[in-house]
Amino acid sequence: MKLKRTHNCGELRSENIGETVTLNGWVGSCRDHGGVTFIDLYDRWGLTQIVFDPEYSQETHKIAHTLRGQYVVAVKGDVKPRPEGMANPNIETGEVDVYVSEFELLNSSKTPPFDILHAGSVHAETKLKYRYLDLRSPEMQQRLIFRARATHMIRNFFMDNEFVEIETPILGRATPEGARDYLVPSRVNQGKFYALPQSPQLYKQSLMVSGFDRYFQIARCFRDEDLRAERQPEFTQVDLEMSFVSSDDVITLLEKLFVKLMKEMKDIDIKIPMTSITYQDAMLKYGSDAPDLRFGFEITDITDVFQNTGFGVFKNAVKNGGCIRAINLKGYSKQLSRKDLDELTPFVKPMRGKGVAWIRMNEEGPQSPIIKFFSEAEAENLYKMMDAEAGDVIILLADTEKIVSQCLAAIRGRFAKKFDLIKENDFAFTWVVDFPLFEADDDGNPTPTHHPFTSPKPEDMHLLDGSKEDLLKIKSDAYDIVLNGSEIGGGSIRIHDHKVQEKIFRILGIDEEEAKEKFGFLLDALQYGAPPHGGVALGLDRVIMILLGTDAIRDVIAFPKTQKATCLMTDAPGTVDEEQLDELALEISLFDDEEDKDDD
RNA sequence: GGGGGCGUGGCGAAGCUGGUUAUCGCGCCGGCCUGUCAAGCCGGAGAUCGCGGGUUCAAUCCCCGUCGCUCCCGCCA
Repeated sequence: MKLKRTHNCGELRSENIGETVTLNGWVGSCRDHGGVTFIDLYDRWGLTQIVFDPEYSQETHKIAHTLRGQYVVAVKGDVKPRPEGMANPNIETGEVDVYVSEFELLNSSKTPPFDILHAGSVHAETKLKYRYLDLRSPEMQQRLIFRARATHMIRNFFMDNEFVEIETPILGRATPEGARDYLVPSRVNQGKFYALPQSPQLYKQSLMVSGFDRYFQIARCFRDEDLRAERQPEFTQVDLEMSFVSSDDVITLLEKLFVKLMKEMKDIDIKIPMTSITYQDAMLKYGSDAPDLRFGFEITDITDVFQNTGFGVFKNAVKNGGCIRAINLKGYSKQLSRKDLDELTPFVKPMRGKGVAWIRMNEEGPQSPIIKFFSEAEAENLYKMMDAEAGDVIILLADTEKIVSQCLAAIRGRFAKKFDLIKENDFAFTWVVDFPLFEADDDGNPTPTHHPFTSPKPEDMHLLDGSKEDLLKIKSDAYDIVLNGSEIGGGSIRIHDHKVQEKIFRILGIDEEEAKEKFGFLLDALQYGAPPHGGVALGLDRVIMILLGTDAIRDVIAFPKTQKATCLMTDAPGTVDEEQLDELALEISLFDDEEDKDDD
């Protein structure tokens, strides 16, 4: 190419008037008036209007109407002011035009499969197949540039705080706990498999034993689980670990990071220390361990009111060990139609909710399909507990605690959206603490709430030797950070005493042999002077997504997977040659139906 | 594994109680046009209605299956 740019497409201003400049970029829209022709030339920095004027240059003007969208061009010309009243205030370079005197076509382009500059409503399928074109849009470029800036800032923050960035292996070994692993067959060791890391957890703890106090990494992680709008099979963690710390130290550091991040990336001052809520309170008041604190509609437990009720639905819930909880949509009665309320029951169905009851507080008295089943005392107590006044609507659910929580959490969100309570650039951070160390699985056996290396709180340590009930009472020294109802990170103080670690494995039903096989190195390492340590992992993709206000994680990932975990651009995953399989000593067996599978 | 939504020229949509020449906007191609900025005006081309099967004299429309995209539940220490 002969015409190398002197400026990018986003930087010319009225100060440049009179200069001769060269621009390189892509052709956006062409506005051919027969005489003068205007073309939007753009690159990742912006857009400049270039003018092909026959009175200025006969030669280049002839070329103008051969140009098409997405052609790649170089132009040299004079920067001139727009005529009186013709400036475009919507673009940064709107004060000037570049009159083209020399022109070089760097490449032509087929007509793109969709309008790159207005791809908003194009099906995801098409955009993902031509991801390289979708990424040419200013919108996608700004997102990825934002992400790059944020990542850079985060990296600097840790370097400034004496952290050491260390890369850990992608080829690791499978672990029995947690998500499904992505496996990689070994050629050199036929029949054996590496696993891609679900997180660098074990490595970073090893690094603490090594004495790399203050480690961090921007780490790719892999989990072979089903996808969601905010979940991809590979994602990025900001992973860190510190020695000789308690949870407060980790929390304080993270708060500093977020103060800096929010200031530099969004110019928003957030308050620290951030609010903090116990797991138990979060579940009770918000129905979720990742509460959205941008709006109210807090949940109240009203089980006590209906201990001896005659109302069948509530009675059953109480009898079966469940609960009755409610939220007050304070003052929103007028904005709620009967339909809005009736739609709640089908709305909670996917969450196994069987029904949603409501009471509308009218001036002339409460109105509800269920109120006739309440005794006078029950109704009175309920209104008192819910602080119910005329103009309110009470939403009630009775079921198991888990179902009630999940449904009411979803209902909170639904009404917050409906009543437009979620403001743009409102960022509500909170820590969630005092998680139980174990949860009961379907068979009632303890399973780790976070991961098996999480330390119990010191004061609960003695309960490790207790009954199953005692075990479920143990609180962990763990903390999750939640932003706008999404868990964006979590961490804990780890176990640094190998005896405690072995005890935990036993409780989880991992015997000595298995523990030795899977985590032997960690148990060993803990016996060679492991310092007390703890850390956090942040979901970088989610943080970026929330800061940008996008509603899908793939909007902040350059080459994301579809919901079926495929890449429409590269067509991954693909088949491999017989030869490759032979080298790995692998054989594919796909079953046509269940019967064959069972026979195997 | 389960439930919901979507699939119609290159893109976005309409049509679907079964019968039309499958409609509209954008884009594309051609023409006109000297101040537009997602320019305007005129003309034109472009569709096996995701795929397979069934019902019917007749299917874009109804039924069954299947594929893809998407949202949710399960799952995600």
